[in-house]
Amino acid sequence: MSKQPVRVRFAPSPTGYLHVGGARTALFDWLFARKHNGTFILRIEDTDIERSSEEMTRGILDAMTWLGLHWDEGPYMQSAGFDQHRDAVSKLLESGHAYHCFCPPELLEQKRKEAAARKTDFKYDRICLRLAPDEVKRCLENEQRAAVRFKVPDGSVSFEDAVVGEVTISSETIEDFVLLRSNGQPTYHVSVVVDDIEMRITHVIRGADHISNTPKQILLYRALGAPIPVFAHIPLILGPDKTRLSKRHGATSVMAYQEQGILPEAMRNFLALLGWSPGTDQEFFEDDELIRAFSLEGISKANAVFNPEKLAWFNAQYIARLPHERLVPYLKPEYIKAGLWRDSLEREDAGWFRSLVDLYRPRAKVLQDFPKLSRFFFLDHVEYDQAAVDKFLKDEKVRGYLRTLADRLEALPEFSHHSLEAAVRSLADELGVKPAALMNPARVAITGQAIAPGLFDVMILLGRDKTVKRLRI
RNA sequence: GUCCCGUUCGUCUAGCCCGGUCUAGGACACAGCCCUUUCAAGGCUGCAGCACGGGUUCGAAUCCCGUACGGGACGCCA
Repeated sequence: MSKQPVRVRFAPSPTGYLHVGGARTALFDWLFARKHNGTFILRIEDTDIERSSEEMTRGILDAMTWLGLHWDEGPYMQSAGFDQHRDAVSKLLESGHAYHCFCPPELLEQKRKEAAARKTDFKYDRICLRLAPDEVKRCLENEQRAAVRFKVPDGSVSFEDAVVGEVTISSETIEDFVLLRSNGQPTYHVSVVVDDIEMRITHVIRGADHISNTPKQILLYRALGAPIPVFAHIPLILGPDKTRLSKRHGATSVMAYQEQGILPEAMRNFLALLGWSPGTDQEFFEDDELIRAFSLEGISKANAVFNPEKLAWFNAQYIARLPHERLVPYLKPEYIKAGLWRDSLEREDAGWFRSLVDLYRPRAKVLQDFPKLSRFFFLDHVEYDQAAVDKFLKDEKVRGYLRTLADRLEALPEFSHHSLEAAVRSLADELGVKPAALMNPARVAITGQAIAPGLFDVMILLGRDKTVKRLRI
């Protein structure tokens, strides 16, 4: 099977948004496909019609697109294959791998409850397997509602999981699971297996929560006479309380992170390292590096706790080092939202904007920080932080210093970092104060805040006129 | 209750397959110091871990067994 071209699929069910766990599975699928020049297929498992919605499907597609996980085929809708799934069940019925079951679901439900009360487990008791053929026929003719169950053969099922290693499960513990509901709808197991066969999936890479489904599915592959793919079950992502990540743990939707100002690059890099390791100390990966380094062997067997702080760190790092051309498309919408955008920023003021962005790169944690922190550059009126004013601008003497400084700056032959620094320092010297005693108030006067990037950088970017004007308060 | 899987710093992990090179390496977070005009960024240092118990071996984080703990699955959900 390794000779076959690699085909992997990501198969989310549209009963919720794409959460970080699903996103990581998708990422691993995608990486594996790319690594082996294979095909990455997106298949929406919408067979649970009641709980599935088109809106969720849309959301999943959007999240995948945002993450940059482009699929080569699909999205296929699993529901489109109902007929095929049903055909497969018929074949299994004919070949004796499956049988009709007339047990009312309520009865089974009750038996399960009783078993639970007795602290034992209930496995379908095969009552209908013992039905004589003509009895079955009569029931069917009477239009009795019938489900179809798989006849689990004796023995045990084992498979070599690419992550976990050999897994063996005794047939004793597998019940005769339902293939076709009494309403004629195929169940999940049939649908996945038939679709995976149909789509010639070579590697099934999915969450570890599917590990106990795998023996059932392998049984189906065998009964249908189809080649069995390689299985790779990746460990789950847990919340801080070490239970499976869910809504309870706060933001788990991938798109929620987009809204928070996280870069897809950072998310991808972070997710890649959650449960997978290149075996080296490398932390930052461009896509092509990641594809090259990725392998199933590097996937860890143990569950991983989702650590938002590390994601935040990756984000800050990516903001700091992403090339300007790649960063601006993320920044523009944020400036628009903040009402600070003007088209000249990507035309005549592009150079200015670039310098401004560079000023905030090491300071921004999320994209929104850029407009938030650089706001004073864009407004005509300074929005003063009261605490900062109280601390640095209350003293009339200090305000006098700033006015003097304004005069000096106005008269400067050139408005450069060097000349500004010299001017400030010499004035401080003349006044017999520390440079900081001049700079801190100046910062508040110019930016309105006690916290800002380097004062001279700010002055230059703001321009001489505005700087001088703001110093005269 | 049954079955399956897992267990290295608080967290993500390297090392485990091919026992000695591990006084267990890196990263996040945290603390301190340096740089410094504020804030960040950056640099340096520190804190902190092989779940436990047996075995095998000259030697075990690494191999074997058991225990504990954690997770997952047991549906006419996917």
